[in-house]
Amino acid sequence: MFSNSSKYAIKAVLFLAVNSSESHRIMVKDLAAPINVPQAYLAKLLQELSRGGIISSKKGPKGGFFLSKENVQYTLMDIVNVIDGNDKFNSCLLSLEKCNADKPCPLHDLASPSRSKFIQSLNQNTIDEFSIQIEQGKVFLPL
Amino acid sequence: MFSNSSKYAIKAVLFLAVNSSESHRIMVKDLAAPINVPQAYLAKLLQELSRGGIISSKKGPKGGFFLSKENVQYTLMDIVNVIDGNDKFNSCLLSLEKCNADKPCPLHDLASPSRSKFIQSLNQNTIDEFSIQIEQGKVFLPL
DNA sequence: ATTAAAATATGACAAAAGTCATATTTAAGA
DNA sequence: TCTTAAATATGACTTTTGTCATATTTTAAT
Repeated sequence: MFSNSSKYAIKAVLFLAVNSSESHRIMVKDLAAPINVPQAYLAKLLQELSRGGIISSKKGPKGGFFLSKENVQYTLMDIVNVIDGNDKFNSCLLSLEKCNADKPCPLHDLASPSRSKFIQSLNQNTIDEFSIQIEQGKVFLPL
Repeated sequence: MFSNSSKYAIKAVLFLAVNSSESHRIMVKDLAAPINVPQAYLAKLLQELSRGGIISSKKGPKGGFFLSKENVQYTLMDIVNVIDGNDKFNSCLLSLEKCNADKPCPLHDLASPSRSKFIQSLNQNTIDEFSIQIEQGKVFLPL
């Protein structure tokens, strides 16, 4: 479903959403442990996310990663797009070009609408909304 | 979602379901073209499926691949399990061990129930049922 | 029996995904 | 201004996935 890299990236962003702020930045080494991701690999992913504008960073002493007010408006789909490239979810399950609602492939109706609803969720829910859910104790972070 | 190999395998099995029979076997080269899969690679996949009991084969002249009455009772999940190994779909979206309905990860409710319904479909619908849908013109095969 | 047509087995190779290490750049604080 | 702490850039390396080729085995038909 998600690549390992995307899973790691999502976990990192959610952790930052809850635990970091403009004034309280988090270093790679303090992020890698709690979300259970190899530090060196995570560093690379964070740099991609940073370049992609999904997260913010500050170099040097007292530096680290954090989410700005803008960052927190991105969605899970934005994260996946930066890490894995676009169109991981927008195509036919069998990658058939001619598959559509009029001439569906055998898996089309099996997948849709449950699938399209899922994809919609990836596109709609912001990071901010997730962190609210976490703070309200509705979902849990041990990552 | 599915690996390329699984997509290829699913396409091949569906094609065989509609176009082959015990008495009308289909050779790799006549299967590869219509489903648009590299022949040499498909050959390997068909051998795995055959070893896994998902499809049937006969060597030698007039040989080829086909689906028996038993083969046609398998599901898409069976195909994926043979090709990609088990447990591609049974774990948490973020691969968290402690994620469950009581203590869901942030993506848990987002995914479920749409996701679990999808997985259920993979497990329940038999190849036979798909080929009936195809013959009834409800879904289409240009693969 | 011999031949030819098919799947099967095996393995080489390429491309992509995942992992790790190190040198460079930036910026805070003494 | 110097030192030190952080991200950033780069690239080597490994593993997995995808691809292709070839030799072997089986079996139908002559």
